Amino acid sequence: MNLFKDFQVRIDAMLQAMADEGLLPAGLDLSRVTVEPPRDPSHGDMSTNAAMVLARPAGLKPRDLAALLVERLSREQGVTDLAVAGPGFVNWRLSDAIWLGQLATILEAGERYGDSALGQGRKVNVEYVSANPTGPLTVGHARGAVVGDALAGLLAKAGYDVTREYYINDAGNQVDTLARTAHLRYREALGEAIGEIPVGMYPGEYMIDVGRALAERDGDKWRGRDEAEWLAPVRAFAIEFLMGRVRSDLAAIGIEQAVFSSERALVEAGAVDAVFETLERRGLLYTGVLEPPKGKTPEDWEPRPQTLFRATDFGDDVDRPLRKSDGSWTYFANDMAYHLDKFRRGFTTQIDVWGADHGGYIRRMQAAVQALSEGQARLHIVLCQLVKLTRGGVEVKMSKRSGNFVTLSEVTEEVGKDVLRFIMLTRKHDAPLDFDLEKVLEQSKDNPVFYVQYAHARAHSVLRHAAEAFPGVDQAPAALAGGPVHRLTDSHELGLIKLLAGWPRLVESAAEAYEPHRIAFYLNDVAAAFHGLWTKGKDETSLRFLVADDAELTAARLALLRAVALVIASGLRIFGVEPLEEMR
RNA sequence: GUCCCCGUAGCUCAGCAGGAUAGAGCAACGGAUUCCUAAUCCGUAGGUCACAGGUUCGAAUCCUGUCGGGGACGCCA
Repeated sequence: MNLFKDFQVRIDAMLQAMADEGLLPAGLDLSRVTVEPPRDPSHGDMSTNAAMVLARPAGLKPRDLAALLVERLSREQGVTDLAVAGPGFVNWRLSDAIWLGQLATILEAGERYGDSALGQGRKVNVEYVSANPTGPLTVGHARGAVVGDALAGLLAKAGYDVTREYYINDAGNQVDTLARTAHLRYREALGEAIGEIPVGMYPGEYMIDVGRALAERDGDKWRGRDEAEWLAPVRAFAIEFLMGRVRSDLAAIGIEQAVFSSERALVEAGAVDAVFETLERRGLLYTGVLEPPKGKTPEDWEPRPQTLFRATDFGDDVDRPLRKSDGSWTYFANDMAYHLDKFRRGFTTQIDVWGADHGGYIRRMQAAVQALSEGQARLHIVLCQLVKLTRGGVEVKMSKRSGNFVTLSEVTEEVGKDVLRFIMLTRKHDAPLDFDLEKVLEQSKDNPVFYVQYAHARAHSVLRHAAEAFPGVDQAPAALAGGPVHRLTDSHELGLIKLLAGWPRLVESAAEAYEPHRIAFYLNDVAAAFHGLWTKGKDETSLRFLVADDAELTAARLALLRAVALVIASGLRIFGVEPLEEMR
């Protein structure tokens, strides 16, 4: 149970009681009342803004209302140092016994500590990566992949029923180009001299593997035949081959999406026609001529009447076309079908993780989801900024055009899955991220992965020492929880417990904001507090975790140590990072 | 031209759905090692939260405008 939520409920009840007794008007809106830790710990453990928020509607002075609350709060168990401060904050502390009780709670819950009922089991779909199946994943994809996966983990911890999904863009021109490139490489594999890869095709060397594999499977079956005959089967083969690589690259960083949705399959099943009919029935389609795009006008721009979706009715800037000039559906039309499909599968909350270059696409997709679900579904976009890849401070150049780019698997191999994942989560998703291949492997406090992992390893190191020096102390979390935790009296120890007790609150706020990076910052704080306490034991021997002549105190401190390790592990699990117990 | 994101210490960034005296790390300077991992820790210094208005008990946070950086803008996905 989250202590802050617990007090929020109690304060709501007090305010309700005050209304019943006529001290406050009935029907006050309590939604803005919060219970939070004050930014400055010297103000107390907890603080509520109730008096300030309610003063005006209640027709009272904030300080008078605060005094009424103080009177009620003073009757609560374990509440001390009640005070009215500033413009009307009510601040208080909680007795050490309550905080020590939280320590026991953490130990009993183990890594499940911080699990929340916030989501109430509601279905959420998180779609991420969704790279075109025309080449290997690059480091550019890595950020969205990791952010999406960690967000899914975070939402799962917060009590949502999460589905992790990948949308395969296997329809459209790009995969036809892929098929033609594959066919060329296939002929090469059969011994033909193919010369330079023509402009417009995929020049990357990975296509050689596709050609070879096809030749191996089908022999010369597709040689010397019309494109119309081989295009579809070669395309299907190439997509399947490359998607296999995508999946294994993702698996190497611990990502396994449960659902892979094929754009082509949706189109062939008539899903776009269904969208078309739905929109037409609702009067959201019309035939019109669009203005040319502003800024740089395309060379071959020609005004033409086309079928448009009234996206402007739903907050978009312009109405959007559904068909290309050749009569096929636009990508947007297909994407609408896909999001409608997700809605029909029961996802009223949909999250898409996109690269920053898709920012201009947000409005129209949200408009589409709103229109197609008749306002019942919400689409949230997490936009990931670019990653600047460097090596020792020198930028690693990437050019997709020439086919030379740093692949995800190369980076995974070089720095490892856990480092890659953690670093990708050390910035807010909409801020650019620097990723230095050398720096992320440094074993120093400048490196957040190391810093946090080291805290976890250090805690386990002490536990190992304790097992030898104090064989009589049972280190099982449940045993430690029932131990003499009252022996923890130092303010730094209690401070650390308070920080750990904030974990459930942090999980919920990060989940509500769809911001997994907050966990990285929190873990860094926990690590800092722990390293600080540890070093204090250098100066003051009495603060060391292992106290030779006092098994009871040692047991209490092992409880704290264990709780630190559990909370760090719990956070790292959300990230899909393996907590290390040793770092030698 | 329109829209979106960003602007916080010299540098890189947090800032917990509006809270109290705006925080960390790096870099700079000064300290700590007979001792559970010094791979760490403690301290000092550093700010007109881009700028100007507005909303209210209260704004880095919300609204409007200006400046600056990045991105997007029918038949690419």
